[in-house]
Amino acid sequence: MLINEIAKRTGVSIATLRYYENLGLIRGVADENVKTNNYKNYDEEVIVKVEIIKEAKEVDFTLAEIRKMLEIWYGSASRHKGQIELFTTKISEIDTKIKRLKQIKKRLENVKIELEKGSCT
Amino acid sequence: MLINEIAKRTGVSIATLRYYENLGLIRGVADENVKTNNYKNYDEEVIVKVEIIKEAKEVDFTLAEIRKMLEIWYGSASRHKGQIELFTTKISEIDTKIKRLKQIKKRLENVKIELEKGSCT
DNA sequence: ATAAAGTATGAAGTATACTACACACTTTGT
DNA sequence: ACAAAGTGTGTAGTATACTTCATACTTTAT
Repeated sequence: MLINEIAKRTGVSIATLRYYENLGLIRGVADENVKTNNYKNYDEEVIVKVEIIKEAKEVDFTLAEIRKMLEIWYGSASRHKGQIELFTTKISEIDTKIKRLKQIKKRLENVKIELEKGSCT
Repeated sequence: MLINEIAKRTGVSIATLRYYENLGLIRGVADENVKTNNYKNYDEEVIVKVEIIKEAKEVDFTLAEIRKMLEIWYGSASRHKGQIELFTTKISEIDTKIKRLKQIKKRLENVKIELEKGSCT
């Protein structure tokens, strides 16, 4: 499929998709048989990748980090020890983040309660 | 205390503290009695604020959002309905974020397991 | 006394993640 | 046939959050 379909199905703008492609997060290939243009074709896998990117971004992985992860996910590359370490690190970072979020949530809930009390006077 | 003490006690650089001050997140005041200089004095509260900023940043509040929250926390300002809504919104955003983090964590754990399998061949 | 270290301010530079624009070419609809 | 819409490439601009630099004055240590 062409880039606009990826954009429509993922909700990510064409400009952003091209930006991701430049960074190496996704890749489309121009059909060798078609010589009239150099339009790139993206396959279903790209949709999945973009969804992963969206998810990972929401929890604040940088695009550089996401790129690394996707390379491991989809790479035919060899499995290195460093890759396992990357994932181990990321998993514990996520645990820390969840803890902090819960802390902040409590804080916010307390302030909210105070605000609600205040608005009843 | 002077800015360098805030920096030392919070681990946030002087440059960043000044940046926060420009954005209105913290504030120091020049002592009226001292006319030889315009050094600003920061009190204990600033330490707490900086710690809150650090915590909130870790869970990806923008400085603009953090500023709003600090204003409500420490503001003598009136309690508006909008403030309660801000906190309600933020709390549900945090819940969403926690859910996503758990999703991603599972994903990463699965990939890690696969990597570990691979490294045993 | 004087050099080193600290402080204030303003402006410019960096990194990340986009967004917008210009230009050229291709495909599609009527 | 031809205008509208889509595609590729490259460059520039925007926003956020800093960091660095330059300048000038103040305090502190020796």
